[in-house]
Amino acid sequence: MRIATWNVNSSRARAERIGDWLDRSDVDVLAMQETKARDHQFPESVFTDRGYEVAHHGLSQWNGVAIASRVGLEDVRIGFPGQPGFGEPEEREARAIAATCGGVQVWSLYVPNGREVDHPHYAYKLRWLEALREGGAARLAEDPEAQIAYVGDFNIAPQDDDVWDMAAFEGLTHVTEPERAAFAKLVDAGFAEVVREYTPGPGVYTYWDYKGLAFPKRKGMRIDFVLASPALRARVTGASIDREERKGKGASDHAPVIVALDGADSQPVDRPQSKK
DNA sequence: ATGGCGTCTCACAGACGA
Repeated sequence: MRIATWNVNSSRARAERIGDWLDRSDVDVLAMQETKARDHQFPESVFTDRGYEVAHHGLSQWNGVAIASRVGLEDVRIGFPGQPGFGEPEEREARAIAATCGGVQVWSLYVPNGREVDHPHYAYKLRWLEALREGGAARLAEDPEAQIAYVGDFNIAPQDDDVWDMAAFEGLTHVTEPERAAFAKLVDAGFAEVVREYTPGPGVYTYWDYKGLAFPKRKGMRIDFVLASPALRARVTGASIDREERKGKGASDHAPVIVALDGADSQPVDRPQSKK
C-alpha cells in the first residue's frame, strides 16, 4: 500500500494535473490540502473515474482538505476533537479530515500558516498543533496498536536544513522555536516522521515559492510530512518526494510526498543535483 | 526595490499564501 500527501493549491485549477498524477503514481490513498473549494465545487469525478472513493471538506475558497482512496474509505471525520477556530467570533476552518483506508486512519491536515510571529494567526497555529497532539496522545493511550497517519502540510520546517537559507527566515514563521517545539511534541507523543530517513537532506524540499524562480534555484522548504503511530511506522518501508510534479506550467507550489508500506515500491528520491 | 507568482472572489483589487 502506498499513501501520498499533496498540497494541491486548488483542486479545480489542478484537476487535470491531479488526475494525471494519480495515473502516473498509482498510489492507493491520496490526502490533499488547499483544495480551495466548497464541497459542491470539488472535482469528484477526477477520483471516481479512476476507481477511488473520495471525501472532501471545504467551507469557502480558503483551505479545504480531502482524502481519495481505492482501498476503502470508512469512518470519515470532519475536524478533530478540540480543534480550535480562528477569527472573531472563532470559526473552525476546513483544515482536517480523516478516513480509515485499508485499516489505516489517515488524517489530511492543513496546519495554519501563522502569517507573522506577532499575528493572532501564529498563536492559533500553536493552539491548533497542541490540540492535535492532545487528541493523538489520548488515542494512543486508548489503543497503542492503532494505525494512524497524520499527513499533510504542517507549515513548519523542523530543522535548519529544511530551508535553503536560515538567514532568509530570520524573524519569520515556520522556523521559530515554538513551532518546532510543537512539532517535536507531536513526534514525542508517538507520531514519528517517516519520510526524512528515506529522503535525507540537505537540499531536499517539498515546497518552492512560485516567485523568483525559487524551484530552479533550489530554494525550497521541507514542510510536508507523514507522521505515523508506532504500529504504522513498523510497516513503512520507503518514502519519496515527487519533485518532478513541481515542474512545468500549472504545477502546485508543493510536491507530492509518498510513503510505501509493507515493501511496496516507492518513487525515486529527491536529491540535490549539486552540492557546494 | 514590499517587487516577485498563483488562485480565489458579490473580480478588474485585495486577501492569502510561506
